[in-house]
Amino acid sequence: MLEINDAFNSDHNHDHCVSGALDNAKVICQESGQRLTPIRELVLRLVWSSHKPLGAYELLPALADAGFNSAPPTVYRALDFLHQLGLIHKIGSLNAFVGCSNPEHPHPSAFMICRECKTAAEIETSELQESFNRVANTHGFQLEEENIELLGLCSDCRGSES
Amino acid sequence: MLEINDAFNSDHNHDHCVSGALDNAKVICQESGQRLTPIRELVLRLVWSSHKPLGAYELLPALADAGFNSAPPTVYRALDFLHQLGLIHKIGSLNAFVGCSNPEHPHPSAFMICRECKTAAEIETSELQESFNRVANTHGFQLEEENIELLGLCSDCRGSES
DNA sequence: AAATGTATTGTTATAATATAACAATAATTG
DNA sequence: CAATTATTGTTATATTATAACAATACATTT
Ligand SMILES: [Zn+2]
Ligand SMILES: [Zn+2]
Ligand SMILES: [Zn+2]
Ligand SMILES: [Zn+2]
Repeated sequence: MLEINDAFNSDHNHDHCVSGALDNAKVICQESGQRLTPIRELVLRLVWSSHKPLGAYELLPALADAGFNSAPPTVYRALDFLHQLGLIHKIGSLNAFVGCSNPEHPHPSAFMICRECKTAAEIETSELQESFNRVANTHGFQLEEENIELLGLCSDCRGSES
Repeated sequence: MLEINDAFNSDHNHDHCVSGALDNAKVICQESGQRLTPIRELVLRLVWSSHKPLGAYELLPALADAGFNSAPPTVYRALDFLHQLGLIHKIGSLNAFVGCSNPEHPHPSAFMICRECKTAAEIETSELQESFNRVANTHGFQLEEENIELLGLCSDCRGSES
């Protein structure tokens, strides 16, 4: 199991994360015949402004700054759209959204999340799927979706504990 | 990885689940020097009234029926108390709480959850811990808590799909 | 038992998150 | 262009959760 982005490495070139995410989004929208409207693209950019999951209500002021006088339903619609295309993941324990690092290959939501700085690093869980499939099959459960959250303290925040 | 309760077997003796949960709670409160007050015990009973996670606001009317004229803070306090002792788990994607089937041995929250009937069956994930520890160690992440949710359709609900 | 301190619950108000319902506009299609 | 569909705007409200302070119950010490 591996981290699939550099979220915990504060030296990484984050512009590269953002431009990659936008490129991916355009391709995926194209392929699925969906439109990446200005609002949707902006919401995606905002979600990708860091590796810290953002709540819908944190996006609203940023949308306003960009000249969109949007209300909650508009933000939730954009988030739903991006979520359905697998461009973002929802972190249930935070009620917040974070960009997906590998949307070209649909996969479960799985993250390490720092309780201090809130940074969420996506992890790759293919090695766990066999176990999950086994327990599901054993009980006749049709597995459709997975949310995996590993919560704790990232390396940076461990250093600066009180 | 195994299911650690019979949530998906509607024929199981659920009174046994409830009485076991209450017995466990009394022992655990005793051992930790905490008080299982009437409200806390009732909230635990209500959470255990089925294997479907319940939200705080679903508990309020049931508390009222039992003669407690409680407001949200009281319910949340009782839920927090039970959660801290490991007697219940929170299902992040549902904003709801469900009884823990094995509180004597503290462990991560891990469930199969039916999107149709909402039944949540706790699963045992010790075989996954090595993978989780490995990814955490690799990135200097201090793992403290885990939320694992497998979402889909239970066997009963697969049968009665439209 | 009375006094004191702590834990628990009551109470009111409000914050934070999310959706319903319908209107207006923009984009696409025929 | 007209008709249709998709997207966004708008208002209102539902749902989930917590802050702040008062009152009460319980435990501990004297
Ligand atoms: Zn980045
Ligand atoms: Zn951190
Ligand atoms: Zn049961
Ligand atoms: Zn079901």
